[in-house]
Amino acid sequence: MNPSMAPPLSTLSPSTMAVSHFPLSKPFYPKPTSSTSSPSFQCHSSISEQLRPLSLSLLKDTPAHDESANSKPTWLNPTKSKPNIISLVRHRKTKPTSNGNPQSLLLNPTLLQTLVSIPDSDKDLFFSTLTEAFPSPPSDDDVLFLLNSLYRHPKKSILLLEWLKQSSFLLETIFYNLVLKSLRNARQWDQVDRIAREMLHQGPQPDNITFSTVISAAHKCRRFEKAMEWFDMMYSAGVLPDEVTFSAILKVYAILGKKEEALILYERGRAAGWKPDHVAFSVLGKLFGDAGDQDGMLYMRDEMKRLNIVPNVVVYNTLINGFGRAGRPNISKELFEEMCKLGVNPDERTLTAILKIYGKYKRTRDAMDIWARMKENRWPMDQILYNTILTMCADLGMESEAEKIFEEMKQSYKWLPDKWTYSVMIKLYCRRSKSDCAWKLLFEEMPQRGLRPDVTCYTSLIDCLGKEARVDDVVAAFESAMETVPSQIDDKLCCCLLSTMARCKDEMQMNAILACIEKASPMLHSLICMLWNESVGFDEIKESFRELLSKAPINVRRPYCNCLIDLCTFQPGFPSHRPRELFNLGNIYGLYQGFQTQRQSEWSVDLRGLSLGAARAALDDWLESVAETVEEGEGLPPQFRIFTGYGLDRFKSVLPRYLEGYLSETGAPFHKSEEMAGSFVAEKADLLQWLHSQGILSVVVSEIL
DNA sequence: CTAGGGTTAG
Repeated sequence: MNPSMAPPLSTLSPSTMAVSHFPLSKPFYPKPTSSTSSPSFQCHSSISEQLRPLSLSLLKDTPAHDESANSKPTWLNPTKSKPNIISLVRHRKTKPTSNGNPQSLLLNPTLLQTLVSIPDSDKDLFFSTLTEAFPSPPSDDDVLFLLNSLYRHPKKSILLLEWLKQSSFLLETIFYNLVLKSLRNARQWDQVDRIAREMLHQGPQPDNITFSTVISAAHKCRRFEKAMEWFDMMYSAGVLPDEVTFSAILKVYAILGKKEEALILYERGRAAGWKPDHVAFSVLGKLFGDAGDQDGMLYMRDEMKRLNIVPNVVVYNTLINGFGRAGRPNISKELFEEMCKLGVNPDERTLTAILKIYGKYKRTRDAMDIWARMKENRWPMDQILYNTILTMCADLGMESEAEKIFEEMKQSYKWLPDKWTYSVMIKLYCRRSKSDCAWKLLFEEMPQRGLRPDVTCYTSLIDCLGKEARVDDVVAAFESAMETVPSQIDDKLCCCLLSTMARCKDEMQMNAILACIEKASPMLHSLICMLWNESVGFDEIKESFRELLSKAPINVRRPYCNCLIDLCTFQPGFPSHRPRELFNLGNIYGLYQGFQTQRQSEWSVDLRGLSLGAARAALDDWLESVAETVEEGEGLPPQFRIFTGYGLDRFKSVLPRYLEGYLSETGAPFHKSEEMAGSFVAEKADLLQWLHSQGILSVVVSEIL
């Protein structure tokens, strides 16, 4: 944002200030704050007052009454003149004093039951019951007890408050705060807002507990703008936030991804002498972690070192997670070892985090090390950790270990396998082409245990069965999915159906899958019909394809395109130009970027990760572009290379084998590269001659060479 | 619950 567009100073508040001072695109990490370098503001009660000295130096028409403040030399006592943005002492909880009846009236034990049983709408009965129970005003303790007991009954909390108001009971802030808590629990934002405003206007005076409750209520009700509004209101109400309220608003910034705003507030608090605690650091750590911002997290670490704060387990957890997310497993590992060394015991979440990272980054050795230490140190375990270990085993291809743990869970009385567990095991089996094992878990064990599979279980199984070309079983699995999770059927599952369709052996199979697709996605079904129809042109296909893609999640778009190309490549009945049309569309929509490389010594195309049909289309496309270059009279390198990858397992070797066959079938002069496994090379002259023989290149080759 | 803020899974 342009500084010249900043709002007038009178409207500045902590949240708007942050936006106006720093461009959002620039990461901003303040220098370490020390008491000597902190800006010397005067002590004022509100943000706009704090900013007044600044406004005096920036604006010409200054109100006269401010001049005395400005003329005071600010360096007179720099240690005392800190900006008043945060209260350095936490709000103290005190017992109410006004209704100081030392002996609590003996509560009729059935009173509470009676109150709870009264319908919310029957205000009169609620009031008369209370009046009967308390002929003289209740004591503070009675009211505290009642309010705490009505925590889960928001409507009655309000009724009690109203009754207290009309009796002679002196309502202090604490009683309102308890009502707010009850309303927050029920996520009744409008009521929270109403009661808090009532406090502002009629009293009792809201305090830090009021504001932090209101801010966290706004957070819980996802009314983030209201959270910021109330934070700003604190200052105008003359209540200085303390560290708890500060963390609450920082959390709101974190959820909104407002990095700069959070940092500015943080830095201003630091300048005011605030020593952030573990909660503040975990909030900021999470903020930077979610943003994949390593520098932000490193800055937090430095700050803690500077302040001599040893992170606690929660802070370590957020950082370990964050660095894992930011693609820095080594830093996560360092942090994990550091906390162990410092005697900060890892908990379930720590272990979940680190094992997830080791699984994701294929760090088998590190994972096994943790696994051993878990047993040795009797580190704590929970359901999520159990399932994460299974996921990790799946990621690392440790099938038998996973099976062992799975059995262990079945024997356990504490951590029985749940639907997550089954979903991981099904995925693991499907990845290893063991569809029968997955089938048994999905259709036998899960129902036996009363577990409802979700759509991902079906998707894994359908994908696996499809790769094995077991069309009838795919149809059966799909029909079961339609019965049990019809509303969850998504693009990913459609993609698996599509890829099965590309493998069908005859028309009957094709029609069976097509019928499934029609039920799952009419839009996809109609696109397939258009692709079939010779008379449908490129623009129509493009529009229909665009519609399909724009509705699909990003990670399914490329698979969609791949599968459609495969379908048109390998099944009869589609016009022969369809695969290239779809490939071009994939390029137009940015699905296939960056697999062509041009160096002086060599041009190459990287087909790894493409489906068979898409790889063939990409190869044809590349060869044509080579021919075009020649026709445009531009220079070529001496050598050309195709990367196909090489796979030791059955799955990864499919593409290399297919392309090898395709190349020899067409007589293309590419041969297996000896110096670089997983690639094929051709000499320039051979390639050009072949291109000419295929009619791809019209220029006579001898003339170029 | 005993007035307020923080972290884990396809």
